[in-house]
Amino acid sequence: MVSIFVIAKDNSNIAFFLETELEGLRQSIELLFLAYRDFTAEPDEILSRSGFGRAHHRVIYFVGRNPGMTVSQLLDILQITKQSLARVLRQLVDEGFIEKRLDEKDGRRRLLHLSAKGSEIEILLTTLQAERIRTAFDQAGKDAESVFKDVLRGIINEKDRGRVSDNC
Amino acid sequence: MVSIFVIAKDNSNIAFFLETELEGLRQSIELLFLAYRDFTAEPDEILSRSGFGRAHHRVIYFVGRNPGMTVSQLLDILQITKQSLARVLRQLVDEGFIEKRLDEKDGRRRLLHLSAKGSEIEILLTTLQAERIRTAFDQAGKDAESVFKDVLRGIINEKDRGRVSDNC
DNA sequence: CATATATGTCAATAAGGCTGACATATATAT
DNA sequence: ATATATATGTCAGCCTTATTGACATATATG
Repeated sequence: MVSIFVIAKDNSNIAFFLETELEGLRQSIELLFLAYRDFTAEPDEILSRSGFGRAHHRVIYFVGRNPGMTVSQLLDILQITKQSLARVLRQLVDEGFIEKRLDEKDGRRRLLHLSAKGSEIEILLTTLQAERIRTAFDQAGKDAESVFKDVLRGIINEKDRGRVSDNC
Repeated sequence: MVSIFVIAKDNSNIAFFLETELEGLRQSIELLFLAYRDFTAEPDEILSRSGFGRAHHRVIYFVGRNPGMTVSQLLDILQITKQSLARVLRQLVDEGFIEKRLDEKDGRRRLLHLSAKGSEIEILLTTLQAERIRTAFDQAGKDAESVFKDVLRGIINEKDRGRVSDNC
């Protein structure tokens, strides 16, 4: 990988090939940045009206997707510290978007659930994002969805690939 | 769009169809979050060693891609305030990663360029991300790259779609 | 000459991360 | 039983990156 740039200083064919390949990949990098920026902008804007931010969105989203998940599992997905999560989670619990229930099997655990209010906003935000993606799929043709998902899976660290099922 | 959830309360076929469609789209949302998280983690880690963050990365990246771009153009892409950019930019100029040159045609403008040092780190970071994406393309089959880019373009707000060329 | 544009800068504030330290309750292993 | 490990919570302080508002300067342009 690093060797690409050692040999790319001359004008050999292989250097040219590798340079243009990198150029194509740069476009993907850029598109990914822009797409993620616009993908998160709408929900961010809506949440900011309620005094929440993107961090709250992520918590609402993942709890909605995994009802009854534990705090540890959430930390594992978000890859932030528990102190960071605690602040966000406390606000969401205080404002009645998320409920913490005691796990009867293991009394140390708190199981996370969306309240009706939390579920409502989750659906609103998810629909906005889903709508944006669906439009893109429609424009991009037949196998766009499966190819897109496959590539994203490939970008994700191996460890977390199994987290999202592929039964669709 | 909103009507999906109005009718989804009953068990009609169409409601079921729409629910499963949303479910599939939720997977894409989740994959996009995880992919972006892992996609930025490596460069973030490297930059943090030099006391920089993701904001610096973005500036280095876009200046590298658009040598001679103006401050306004950069603000337009990043969609942050000029005060936010100013701090990051000042650090990068002070540490010799970016050069500001006076535009001879319009003396109000400062044209942004990477220094050799800036170019070096840009290549390092871009290569890491490119490598990750390339591997994903390889795994995902023949047309993965063009389909992936098409979908991302569809996700990006219309206004910014032209920003990334498609001559690849 | 007046106004618009491009850039820079000061100050105050907020969100959302971080580290380190410590507390409590419950499970599990010896 | 006791010791250790696990799951969670919380306090305090700090950093980065963003925000808004106000104002300054240089240069272009009508």
